Amino acid sequence: MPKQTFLNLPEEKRNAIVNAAIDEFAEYGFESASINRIVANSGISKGSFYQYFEDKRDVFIYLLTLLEQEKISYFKDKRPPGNNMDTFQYFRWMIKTGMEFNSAYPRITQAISRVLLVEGLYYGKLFGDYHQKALDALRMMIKGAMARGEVDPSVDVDLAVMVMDTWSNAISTYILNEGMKHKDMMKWVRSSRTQEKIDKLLYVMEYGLRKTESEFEASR
Amino acid sequence: MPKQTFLNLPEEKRNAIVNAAIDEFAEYGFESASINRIVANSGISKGSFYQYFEDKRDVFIYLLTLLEQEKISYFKDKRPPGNNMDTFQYFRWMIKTGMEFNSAYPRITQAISRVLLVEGLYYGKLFGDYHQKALDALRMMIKGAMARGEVDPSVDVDLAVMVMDTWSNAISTYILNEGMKHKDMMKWVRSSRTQEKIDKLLYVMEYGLRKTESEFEASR
DNA sequence: CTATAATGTGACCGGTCGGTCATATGACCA
DNA sequence: TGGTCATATGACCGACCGGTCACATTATAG
Repeated sequence: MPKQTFLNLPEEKRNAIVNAAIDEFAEYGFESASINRIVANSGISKGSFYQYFEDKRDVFIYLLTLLEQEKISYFKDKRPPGNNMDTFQYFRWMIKTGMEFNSAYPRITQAISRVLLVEGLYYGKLFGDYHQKALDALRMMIKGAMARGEVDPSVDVDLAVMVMDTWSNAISTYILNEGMKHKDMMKWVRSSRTQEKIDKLLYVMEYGLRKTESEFEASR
Repeated sequence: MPKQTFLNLPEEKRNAIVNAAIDEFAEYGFESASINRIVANSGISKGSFYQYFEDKRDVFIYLLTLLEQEKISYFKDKRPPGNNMDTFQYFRWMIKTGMEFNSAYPRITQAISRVLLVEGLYYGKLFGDYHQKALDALRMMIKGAMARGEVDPSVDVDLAVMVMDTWSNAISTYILNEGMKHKDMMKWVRSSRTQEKIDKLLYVMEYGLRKTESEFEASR
């Protein structure tokens, strides 16, 4: 967590530092991110940086908490479209709302997902617990779905967790990479073409790859 | 490609260098891999290294070609168990044989998949074309399957490529990480428990997550 | 044995890194 | 005004980086 000196800073200065850090991690990942560059791009001195944060990990974890807060408040004023959604419908809504969030905050999403999803595999000791939290939440969701009879109770829970985790990461990465090529990313994500693509991907997760598409067409 | 001086070296020395490089990339990825450590661990001087290779990328690409050769010769004396396999059966056989190969050469597999799959996303200009090759091969396979009527011809080919690519990477990573925990990795991969796990994962790819398992049991 | 070519070596280069610290600045209070 | 205390600064530290190069060593051939 940042030190009090950082929290005392005027908002403008804090934002400059945060933005420089986001850009740095998004561009270089965790290990290769340079505090020297962060300092240069945010217009503060190196000594100041170490008055604000303990070290590189500290500033990254601060970005994590920022993202978490933003995400919570973003999801707070959205509500699932239906009332009697089963788990797959709910998961689909969550993924899509998550995509909208990502395209609203693409840089910080990119920075953090790069470090957590990708480098987290290897820096397990630094950030492994954060990924584990997400997995636990998924596991609870699946167990709840089973209790409500939406998922076959004989399904291997660990397997389902891995599948859903893999899929949401793959879709996020895919959409984020594609979306970066467009000027108005939010508009692109909301476009019917993109939504259809996400639908297809989630459909494959739900029903599999074999002869999917004609059944997908038929199911609409 | 390595220079002639490297190819003239006695096999023992070449192996020492190759093994040190494999360990280095497996441990640190591409960017953080240190030539200083490679030369220290292989018992050659730094100057010699630059007589053998152009730079870091050069030695990594040499490892790539080594892996490719090993893989080709490994697959050469294996044959698919059946003659009338459809594409999904064939894909399943390929994945499983690939897993066996990975567990026979876990270090080099780990080193290269880490750099290509993970860092390749961001070092696109350095290694992007290698990943693209694999995608193209997959695309050809799927088109062939369509031509033979095994896959619904209305399937979105790009989608199928992405799904199969994502899956084989996810399964490889999963099996490699799990397998590293066991003494005899090859034995572990060949065990019926592990094989069943791989089957389940591939079954989900083929038929989807919804109420899979009881149908999976029924399908055996 | 000598001349020449090939190979091996590690000190050294300019640069970057994360992190420290003596000093300067400036706001606030007595 | 003078004193105090939080904050700001960037020169500096030791370590490591990828890469170079003048020189030493060894192998080959005449």
